[in-house]
Amino acid sequence: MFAEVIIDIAHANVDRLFTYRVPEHLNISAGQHVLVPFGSGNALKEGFVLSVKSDFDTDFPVKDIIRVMEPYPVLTEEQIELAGWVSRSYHCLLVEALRLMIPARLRGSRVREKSERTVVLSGEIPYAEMLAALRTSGGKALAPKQLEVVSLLHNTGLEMSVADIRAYLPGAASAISALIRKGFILENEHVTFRRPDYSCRRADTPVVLNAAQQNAVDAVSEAVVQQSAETFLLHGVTGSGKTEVYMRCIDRCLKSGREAIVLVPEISLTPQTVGLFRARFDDDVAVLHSRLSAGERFDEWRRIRLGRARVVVGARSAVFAPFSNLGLIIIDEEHESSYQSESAPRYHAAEIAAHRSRSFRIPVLLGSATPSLLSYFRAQSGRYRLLEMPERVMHRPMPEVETVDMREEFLAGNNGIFSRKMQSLLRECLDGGHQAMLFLNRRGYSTFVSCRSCGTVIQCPNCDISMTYHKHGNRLKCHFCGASRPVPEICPNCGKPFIKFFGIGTEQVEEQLQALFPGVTSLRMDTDTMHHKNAYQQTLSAFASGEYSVLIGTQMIAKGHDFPNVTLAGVVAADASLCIPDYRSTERTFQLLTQISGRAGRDETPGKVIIQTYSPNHPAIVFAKDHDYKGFYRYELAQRRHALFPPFSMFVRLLFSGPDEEALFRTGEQYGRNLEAVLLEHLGEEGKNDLLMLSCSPAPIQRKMNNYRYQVLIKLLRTKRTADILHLIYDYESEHRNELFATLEINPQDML
DNA sequence: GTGGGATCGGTC
DNA sequence: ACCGATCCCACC
Repeated sequence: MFAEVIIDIAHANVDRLFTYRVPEHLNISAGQHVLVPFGSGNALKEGFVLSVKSDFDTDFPVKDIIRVMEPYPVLTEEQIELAGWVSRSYHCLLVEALRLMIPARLRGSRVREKSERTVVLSGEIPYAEMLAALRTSGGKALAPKQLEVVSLLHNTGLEMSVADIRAYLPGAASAISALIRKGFILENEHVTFRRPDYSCRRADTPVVLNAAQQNAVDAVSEAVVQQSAETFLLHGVTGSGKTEVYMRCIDRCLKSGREAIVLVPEISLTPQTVGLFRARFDDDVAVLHSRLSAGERFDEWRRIRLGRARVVVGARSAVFAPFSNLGLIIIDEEHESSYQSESAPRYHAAEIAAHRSRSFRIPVLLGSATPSLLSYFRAQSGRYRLLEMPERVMHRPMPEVETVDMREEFLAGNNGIFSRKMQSLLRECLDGGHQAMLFLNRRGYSTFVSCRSCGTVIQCPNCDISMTYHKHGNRLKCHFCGASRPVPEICPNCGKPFIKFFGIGTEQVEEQLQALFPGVTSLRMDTDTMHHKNAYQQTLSAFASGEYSVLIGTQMIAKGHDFPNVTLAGVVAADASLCIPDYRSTERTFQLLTQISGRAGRDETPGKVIIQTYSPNHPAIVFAKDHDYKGFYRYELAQRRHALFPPFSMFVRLLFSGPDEEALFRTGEQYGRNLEAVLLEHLGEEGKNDLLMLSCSPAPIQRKMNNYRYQVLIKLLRTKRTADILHLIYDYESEHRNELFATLEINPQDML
C-alpha cells in the first residue's frame, strides 16, 4: 500500500503530494494525520494522507510512513475535496486550506488530550480485610494515609479522580501509589473533554408556531428530507422568531439522522445564544468560536469528529466542521461582514456552505432581518428561495421609530448630545421601570482633539487618523495601532493653549446620561470595557438581570440580543456610519439602524426607537424608520445599477503597504498600469468593456502603523470571462509577490 | 521550511 | 588551491 501525503509546511515548493509506503503494521486511510521522514537528513514532519493506492511505479526509493498521529482520520473525504476546491477558488496553498478544517492543537507535537487519573477500590479484597492489613493488632494505623484513602473510597462508593483525593487529603499521592501496588485500588485513565462553559437558558418556546414560521420550517425540512441543495433566504423582521425556526429545522434534521451547522456572527456568540441551543439540544451541541482556548477548541472539534455532538453553533470557521453526514447549514444574520475572512484564504462562509450544500445535497438557510443586498437580489432572481416572516411573534407590534433633526435641536438652543425628545422618552422609560439601550458607534470620550487657534487636529504619530480622547486614563489613543499619549496642554503646532475636544464617544454618552439622570444605573459596552475573557458575558447578564437600567454601547450591542424589558432604543448619532467613504455605507447604516430598532419592545410592552441625526431625509434613515426593507432594497438596487456597483459588478483590490512612501506609490502605480495592460491584452476587443475601472491611488487611510498604503482598485463587469480574469490577476500577483508586498481582495468588506 | 550541493568571489 | 557566503533546488 502507498499513501499520497501532503506535508504540513505552508510553502509553495512543497505544496503537493508525496508518495510514501505504508508499512505492514499500519492501517492507513485517507484523512489520516501521519508522521513521515521528509527532506534531507530524514527529518520527521507531520503530513496528511489525502489518498491511498495499491501500487506505485517509480525508480526512486520510497520512504515509509513512521506512524499515525491520531487513531482516526482527522479529515473526511468530503473535507479533502473541499480543501482542494478552496485552494483553487481562493488561490491559496492546499495545506492552508486543509488547516481550516482542523484545530491548531492537532498540529505540532504538543500535548493534545487532557486526561484524568482516577482510582477505585479493586473490589477483590473485602473492605474489612484491607482495614485489617493497614492496622496493627492494637487498632493503631500502620499506614494512616492509606487508611484514609481506602475509607474515603469506601464511604463514597465512587471512582474518584486522583487530583480530587489529593486536594481532599493532602500528601495522599504516595499512599495512592502504595495502594495500587498492593492491589487494593485500581487506577484508570480517562480522557476528558474541556467544555466551554455556558449557562443554559430555557426559552419560553411557543408550542405553536405562527403560519409564517411553520411555512419556513416546512419548506426547509422538506429540503432536508428530499436531499435538495437549495438555498433559502429567510427574511424575518426583528422579533419574528427566527431562532425558533432554526431549532425546529435542526430538530427535523437530527431526526432524519443528519447533523447541522449553525453559524452566527462572532459578536453574537454570546452565552445567551449558545444557551438557547444548549437548552434545546443539550450535549449534542458543540461550540466553536475565537474565544475558546486551544484546548477547548480541540476538544469541541473532537466531539464533533467522533460523533459525540451533532449540532455545531459557531462563528465563520465552524462552516468547516468535520461532519460526515451533514444535513443542514444555517447562517444567521447572513448580512454580517464577519462571515468573510479577513486573512488569506479570504473565503466567505456562505460560499463554503454553498459548496458543501452541493457535496452533501443539503439545503442552506440564510436568515436575516436585513438581508444583504446581494442575497435579496439572488432571491429576487430565483437563485435563492425567499421565505418571509413579516410580523413579530404573538402579533407584537414593530417599535415606533422617530427621528430627531439635530440641526433644529441646535437652533432651539440645545447643544447637548441628547435631544429633548430623547430625554423625555428616557425619562418615561426609566420611570416605567423599563430598560433602555443607547447606541453610538464611537468609543472613547471625544473623537478628535484640535487647536482652536490654528486648527491643528492631533494625529496619531504612526497612522493617518486623528487620536481619540479617553477620559478613562486621561490620554489620547489611536484606534488603529493603540498608540497613546498624554493630552497636550498647548498646541504642538502653534504653541497656544487653545486645545479643545470635539465629537462624542460612548464614554461621554455615559457621563451625560449620569448628569441628566443622577443615580441612573448604566453599563457601557465597547472594546474598552470588554478586556477580559468573560467581560462580555458578565456585562450582558448583568443587564439582563435588571440590575442596570441603561446599556450604552457601540455596534456590539446592536445585534441578536433579546432583552425583554428593553422598551427604548436610542441612536445618539446615526450619521457616523453614513460618512464612511464606501459604496455600502447606505446599506450598512440601514442594517445597523434596523437591528438597533429590533432591540426594543421584544416582550409585552411595545417598544420605541429614537434616531438622532443631521440628515433625517437620508434614505437609509427614512426606510429604517418605516421598517421598509423592500423600499430600501428597491432604492439601493437602483443606485447600484446606475453606478454599476455590486451586485452588478465586482471589486478587486490590491493593497500595497510599506514604510517608504515615495517608493511605494511609484511601484504601486507602475504595478497597476502593467496589470491593466495585461488585462486589456487578455480581454481583447470583445471583452475590453469588462474592465469598468482600474484606479491607482493612495488608500483612503494612507498610513497605518507607520506603513503607507497604496491601492490598485479594479471594477469588473460580471461576465463569462470573470473567472478567467480573476485567475489572471491572482497569477500576476503571485508572480510579482517577491517585488512588492501586496494583499489581494475580491469584493472586500471595506476599502479603507 | 530546510539542509546540501553548486557557484562565486575573496584570500593564502 | 581553499574557504565562507549565497543561491538554488529537491524533498516521495
